[in-house]
Amino acid sequence: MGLSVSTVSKALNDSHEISHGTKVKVLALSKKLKYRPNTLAKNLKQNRTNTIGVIIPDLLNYYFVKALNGIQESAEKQGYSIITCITNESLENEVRYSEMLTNGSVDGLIVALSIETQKNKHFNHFKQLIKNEFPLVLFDRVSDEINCSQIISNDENGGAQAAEHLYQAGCRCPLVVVVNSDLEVIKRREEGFTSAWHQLSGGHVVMRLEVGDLDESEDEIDNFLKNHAQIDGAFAVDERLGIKTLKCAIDVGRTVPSNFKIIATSDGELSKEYSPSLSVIDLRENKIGSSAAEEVVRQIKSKFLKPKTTIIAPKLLVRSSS
Amino acid sequence: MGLSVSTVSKALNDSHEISHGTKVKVLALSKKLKYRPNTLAKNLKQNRTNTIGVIIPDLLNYYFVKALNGIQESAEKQGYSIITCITNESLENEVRYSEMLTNGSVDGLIVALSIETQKNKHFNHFKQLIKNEFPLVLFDRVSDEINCSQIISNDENGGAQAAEHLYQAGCRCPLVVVVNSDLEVIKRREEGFTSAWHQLSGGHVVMRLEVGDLDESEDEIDNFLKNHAQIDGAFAVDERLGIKTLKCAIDVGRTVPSNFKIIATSDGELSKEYSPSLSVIDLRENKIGSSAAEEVVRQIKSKFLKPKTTIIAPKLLVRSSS
DNA sequence: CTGTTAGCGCATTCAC
DNA sequence: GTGAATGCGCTAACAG
Repeated sequence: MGLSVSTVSKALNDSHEISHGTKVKVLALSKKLKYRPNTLAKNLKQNRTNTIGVIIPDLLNYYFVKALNGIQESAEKQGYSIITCITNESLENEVRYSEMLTNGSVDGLIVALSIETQKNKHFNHFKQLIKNEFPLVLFDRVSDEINCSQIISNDENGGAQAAEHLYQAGCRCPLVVVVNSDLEVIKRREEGFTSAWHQLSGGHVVMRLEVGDLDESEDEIDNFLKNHAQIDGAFAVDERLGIKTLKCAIDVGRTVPSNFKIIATSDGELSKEYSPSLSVIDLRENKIGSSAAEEVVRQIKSKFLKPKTTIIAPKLLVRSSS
Repeated sequence: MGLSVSTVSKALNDSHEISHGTKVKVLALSKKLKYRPNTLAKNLKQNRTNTIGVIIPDLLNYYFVKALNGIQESAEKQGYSIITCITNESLENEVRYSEMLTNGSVDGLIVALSIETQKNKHFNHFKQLIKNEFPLVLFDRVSDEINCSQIISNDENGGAQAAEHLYQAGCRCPLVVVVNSDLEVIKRREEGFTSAWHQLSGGHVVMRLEVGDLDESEDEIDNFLKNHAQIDGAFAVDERLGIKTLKCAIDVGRTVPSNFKIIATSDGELSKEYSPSLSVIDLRENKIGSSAAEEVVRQIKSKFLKPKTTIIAPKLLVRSSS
């Protein structure tokens, strides 16, 4: 129809410098020809992609899936897509993915560190990004050594809420059941519980059981409960571990909740559907995810924001196990 | 160091027409300068992205997460990243995302249709892709009307396996518990169960209960079981529904598994961790996902492949509920 | 209001 | 073995 590419481009983008008539014609023709602007070229030219990269350790972990869901919802609301990579808790994958994504594919990055990364304290790949002022937000699995915005839940407070709840429910000799104690979040939950308990009980030390493999933990828990008849409650640092503990408690003859009260960290289908249903500290992962997405978009839109840490307060959900 | 861009480009890509010495020098310098090739420009030039788009209805559905995990693992193995979009069961989102992704962002698309799409039978967005020979693979939520490769589980066979198992375990009057019967997969599971049962029992018709909202279903199931004392087993078309049914059966005084045997479709944490653990038909979602990823890569690598349907056989997992 | 042109960052002919 | 030039598809500065 004899119009230059730039006119067409402007018309398609509804530029003010194009006459209404032309716009209508161009739009009509583009419909008919099913014109599809190439996103890649557009992104390359504009130096932005409207995409957020998300790097998480594990998709089969309900915690991360809920956070991912929150990220996705919030990102979509703000006009961003997400591209997701799974590290399988491997540092090498984490490095590879973060380099891959930040080479132009995404405008910002949301990350939960892998176990290996947290163990080895190997953060160069992220420090480099920060030096280049690339928008980066960490959530849940974070580190003080990385100077960027972080979204975390108040795990200590969650542990403390659990302690307070158990105490008020009449529990006097609780067991803390732990797995993956390498993780900062786990340490904080445990620390929150034990120090709150110490205070509540006037100096009582709480018992502690750390299991190795979650899947193989039932015997360990069974035995521990059998050998320590005085235990009348439990705080598990993880939902599945909480279910295991609940199951074991019933197996070895404890009566839940009257003589044995139990609560775990993190809410999920298991806790809700189990019978008896399990009381939990809800970490509000969806909120954590959406906050992370909001923060990374803020950083994308205006550079040179100084890092801030957002703390999401956990919520006590009392069910039938306490 | 006085080399042209093209020489550098070739050296970085390990081209045979560059001398070893030059390659070494270029590589060394690129390390030092922390050179990062821009993925966007590369993709634009090469007209491929090494990325697969995945469109699924819901992230909080464990089924899709397991499939997504399979897709991700297989894609990674084959050198592809994935970009994930969630439709929330909305046709409009599905259309929007599939257009967005196929405008150059991805080399191929893996999709599970939304409920709305399947209800309205609105498939133009995908038919268009096929016309353009864009690599497209559907899984689980598929449609015969879309002429592309599909990966499905043998849901009829799963239902039949469930029927056979219940029958052999001594169940004689089973209840089929259904939700979301709009979905093809649900229909097939139910059909597989009922026709197999018909055959096994010499013409017996099975009872059926369809619940509306899964979360509000417990009262319905309770009442139904109370009013039909002859029911001595159940097949639930969904895992959570299976757990609900199991819970209700115990609530209303049935003894599981001796006097009431129950099995559900799809395996997950709930079934495994519940007490008593729930027998299930494992749909092998991970395998479905990895097959989808393999198929879409096959199509990306050699165009003009004719569509093929891959059927993944489900596996009976007998646990303590039957 | 419309058209011309340059360039985003890279890979790839084709000369040399 | 190396380099100059072209273009992937698009937007935007500038000219008309």
